Amino acid sequence: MKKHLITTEWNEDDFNRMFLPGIAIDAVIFGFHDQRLMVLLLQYKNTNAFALPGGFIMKHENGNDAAQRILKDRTGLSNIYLEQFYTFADISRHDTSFFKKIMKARGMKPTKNHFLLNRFISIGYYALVDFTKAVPTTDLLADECKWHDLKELPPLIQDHQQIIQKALSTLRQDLDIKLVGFNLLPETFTIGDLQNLYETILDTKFLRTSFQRKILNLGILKMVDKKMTGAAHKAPYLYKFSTK
Amino acid sequence: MKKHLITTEWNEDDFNRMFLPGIAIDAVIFGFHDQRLMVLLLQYKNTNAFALPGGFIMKHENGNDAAQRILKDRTGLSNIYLEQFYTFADISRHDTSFFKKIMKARGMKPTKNHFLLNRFISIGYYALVDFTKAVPTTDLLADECKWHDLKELPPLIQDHQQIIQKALSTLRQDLDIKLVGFNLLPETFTIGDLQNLYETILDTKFLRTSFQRKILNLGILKMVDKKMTGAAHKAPYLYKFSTK
DNA sequence: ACAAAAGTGTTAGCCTTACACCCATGA
DNA sequence: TCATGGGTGTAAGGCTAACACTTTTGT
Repeated sequence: MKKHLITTEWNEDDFNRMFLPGIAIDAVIFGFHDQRLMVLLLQYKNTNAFALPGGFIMKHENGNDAAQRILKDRTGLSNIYLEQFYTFADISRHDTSFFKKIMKARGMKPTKNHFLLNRFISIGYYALVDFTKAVPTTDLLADECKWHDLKELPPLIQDHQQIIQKALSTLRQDLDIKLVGFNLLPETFTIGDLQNLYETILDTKFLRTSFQRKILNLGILKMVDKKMTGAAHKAPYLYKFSTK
Repeated sequence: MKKHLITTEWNEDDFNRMFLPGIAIDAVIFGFHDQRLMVLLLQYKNTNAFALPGGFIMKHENGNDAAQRILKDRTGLSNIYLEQFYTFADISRHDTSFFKKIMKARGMKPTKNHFLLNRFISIGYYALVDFTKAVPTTDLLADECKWHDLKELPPLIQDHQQIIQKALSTLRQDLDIKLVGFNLLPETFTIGDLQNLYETILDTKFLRTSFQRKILNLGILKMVDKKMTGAAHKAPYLYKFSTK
């Protein structure tokens, strides 16, 4: 049976045999819920530190495939919208205190040249997932894997705060050009939902009427059906993203 | 005396001691000359293969600093406009035939696990330089370092063709947003020069009068002086990029 | 009926396109 | 003076901001 997840049973040789050394992948997984932009974070056992989900590239594996694998492991989803946005390669990233703590707590030996304690560069990917479909899944080193409001992030290890910041600014740039926002919504949604999403991500307000026309004039939405929310107002139309 | 360039005297241990393994930097250095967008390429001795200038990250060096160092080595210029655009991490990149050929020709032993023959991921940077100021400089492994017309590229090693393509498409996106085009021109230039540059990079034509107004309305150009070309027409104004 | 949110119509302003016209210079 | 390219003026069209108005639903 293949070991797909990092387990506490792994020793130094396992890492060295399986993965490219010195190269990590960090994933900023965005979800949208309750008018808030959320990020998936891991909390490690016996620490107060939170971290982005990440992993390594197997010796026979493409970088992008590794990113998809990591995302599948943490969310259960395949074919996720994924975008590589930056590679972080400063020496100041090289902070081993966190990994040492974890390794000790897990009974792994922090030997001097251990795979995990070397300098790493990290390839940053951001992912957009349907919050209602993703199932946050812990790995064996972590305590929990949970959504966090982007506006109320806990303390993060290493440079993960900056990685999230850069992911967000890339997402903001891509939002209008690549029209990626739909990946954060369920299959059908109202224009109001979409406007909330845009306003949250870009941290601005749009005029309702102008936004509606702008989006519909793009010609990429298909009307699906009426929504009967039971709310005390006119039921909005539901739309679907149309690739055509 | 520090060894700043890769020399033929280096042995395997030198590489392993100095550089991060498995991580390369490739630089797509753009220049503009004679209405053409040019790229700096190295040709290696005793081969027909051309390659992008590149290098490795020293163990105590930031990734971005390594890129600046590589650019300084190939162009003589410091403080170059530099932008990281993508990290290439496919397995299919791992093509050792080229390096083996060079190493043999240079009298280096292509041992099985030689630093240069392992799988590499490559961090791609693009640079914009003033063609009139850059001094293409060969390294010791290469035969020559020369500008090549982007439209008439020679055969390139590995995936360097795709790297250039991705650099170009990123440059095209950045051109309007980040207003980086000025880095390709001398300190002072005419609107006509700038229009030629834009038309070449984006491979489109603009209306002369509209382009003029669009650029000037950005408020980032400062008029400097009259140009006396000696050409048989009205002398155009010279402009300077104004950071303010 | 009324409040609340969705949808549509209309006008003004801005930017770009398109083209006409004037300006300066050297042959 | 004439050809050539640079600079400005002006009108049409498209997009967005702003706001008024209508439509639909549950209380």
